Amino acid sequence: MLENLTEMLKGVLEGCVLEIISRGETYGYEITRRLNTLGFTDVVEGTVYTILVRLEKNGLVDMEKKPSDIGPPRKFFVLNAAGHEQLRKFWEKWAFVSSKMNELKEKK
Amino acid sequence: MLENLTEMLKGVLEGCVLEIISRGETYGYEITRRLNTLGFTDVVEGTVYTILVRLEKNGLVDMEKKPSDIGPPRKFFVLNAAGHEQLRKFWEKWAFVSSKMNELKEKK
DNA sequence: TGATCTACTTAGTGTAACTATATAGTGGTA
DNA sequence: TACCACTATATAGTTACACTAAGTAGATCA
Repeated sequence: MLENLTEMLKGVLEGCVLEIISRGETYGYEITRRLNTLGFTDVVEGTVYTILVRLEKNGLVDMEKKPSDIGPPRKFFVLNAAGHEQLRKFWEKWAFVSSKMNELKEKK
Repeated sequence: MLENLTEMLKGVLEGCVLEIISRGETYGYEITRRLNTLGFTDVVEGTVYTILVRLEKNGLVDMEKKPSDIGPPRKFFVLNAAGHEQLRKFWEKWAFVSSKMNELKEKK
């Protein structure tokens, strides 16, 4: 349908992952499926895993490995305090950029 | 006020520049000032010039150099047909991403 | 045995905004 | 005259992030 969204997702996809994790503990494969369902159909596991590695390295999430009945063990993630703060800032930035973009668009 | 917006502006700032040029011929320095006025206060000339070079290289704008009374000559840009089509696609992408982001945000 | 779905890993690539610095015209002022 | 501020453009190098591509591995089923 739409062409490549890659550039427009920069700085946005990480925020989506933070938001999804904030709803309750989840893991990479499931996050990818949720993003696909949301409409970001081209996002693949590899992309999400690199984001998760970054989030963990930056101390925004806590991880716990748990076995699965239907496949390999899963790495479950939850947001910690720093992660919640980062998510709050993300939505603040989004609101700002979003409002400015719409202002630009409408002011014909 | 807000922290660094760099990543969130990727894929967005170029669209803003296209939109501003579409309103009538203008040049880099003025585009920068308009972006600053719009709220993107940290955007500097260098950033805009690299975008303009890219737009011209990609055949989306036409350029004409004109003298100025109050300083060095200016390079005025206008959108050509390809530029208008690119701008249309940009707003289409923006509408898509924007709607999905708000969907994610609201679905608490 | 092979295929499919689930699940994670990671080295390398491409792109776009940004940093920093340079050049240069015009006008004002000390 | 020298210096500054404002206007105006140019560009080499850096950083950050999404993406590509290829791999490993557990579970289920034909």
